[in-house]
Amino acid sequence: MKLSTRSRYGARLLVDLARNRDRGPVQIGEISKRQEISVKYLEQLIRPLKKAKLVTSVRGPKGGHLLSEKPENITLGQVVRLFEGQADLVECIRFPEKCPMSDDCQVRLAWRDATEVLYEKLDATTIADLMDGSYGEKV
Amino acid sequence: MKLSTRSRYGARLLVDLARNRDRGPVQIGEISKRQEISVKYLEQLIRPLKKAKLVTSVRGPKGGHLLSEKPENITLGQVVRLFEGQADLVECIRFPEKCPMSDDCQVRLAWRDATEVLYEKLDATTIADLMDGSYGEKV
DNA sequence: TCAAATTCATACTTAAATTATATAGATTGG
DNA sequence: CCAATCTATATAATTTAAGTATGAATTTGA
Repeated sequence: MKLSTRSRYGARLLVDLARNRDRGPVQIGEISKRQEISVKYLEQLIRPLKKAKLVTSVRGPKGGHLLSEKPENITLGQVVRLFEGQADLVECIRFPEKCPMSDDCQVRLAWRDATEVLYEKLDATTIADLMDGSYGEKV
Repeated sequence: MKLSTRSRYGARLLVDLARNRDRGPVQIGEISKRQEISVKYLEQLIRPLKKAKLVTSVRGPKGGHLLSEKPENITLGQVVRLFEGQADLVECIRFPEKCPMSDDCQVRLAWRDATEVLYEKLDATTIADLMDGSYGEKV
């Protein structure tokens, strides 16, 4: 039940863009060095982020990538839904036809509720929460 | 980020045993028919459940399997921890050395907290909650 | 004592998904 | 124009999950 590395890297990518957002477009090469993720893999991750309008890119020399949203408005829930092929803990939640037992499977409902609780938490966590060193500190 | 079918089937297996717990040992063949899971796969799932002392088995004719705990005392959290090779959403929670960035990765802490919230929910859900048709009804 | 029912253990096969890399093309600032 | 940079697609490598096969061990009951 682990998160794909795409979600993990995607989140770090966004945090990196957030941290450097006042320095103009940020190049993949830079991010690659800071985050120790290959350039090629980052390029692959940027694409869905652009498609989801979370990132804007500038081509050519001095080009790079920028957050198109405020860090406060991007949540981990969005990132996970974007990168996980299957966002729910079990596919029978959205596609009951995938399991012949779905109709009266009580366990299915429990998985659904657990999934909900998980996303409530992820949706309550924004990139802004993660961009300085203060995450988790008592308020 | 989906649950393995082992966890899904394992949970259904336990619910099946719970439902039939007053009829003596329940055979895998029976469960297989009711749950539409192959006998061979069920045999494979029973083993960890026995090892975890959640199930007791009786060999020979008229043999079968029994819950060794009350359904109230078995939680989905236990099942998931048992069947998922990796119980946490990301492995860097328990094994920070798996990621060179773990040391000051804020995102890692967020994944940890989300994992916690998820298991709080799973640990609050017991097999007893799932064995009759009443799961999810308002109290 | 023995045959049948059943669980137990290990190994193997297959299939699918993930992760990562490679290659080539498009854009643009200076 | 050309070097820096992003874009797109394909493909290779790796890992993991899912399921099957085979045969051994145990125990009941005739």
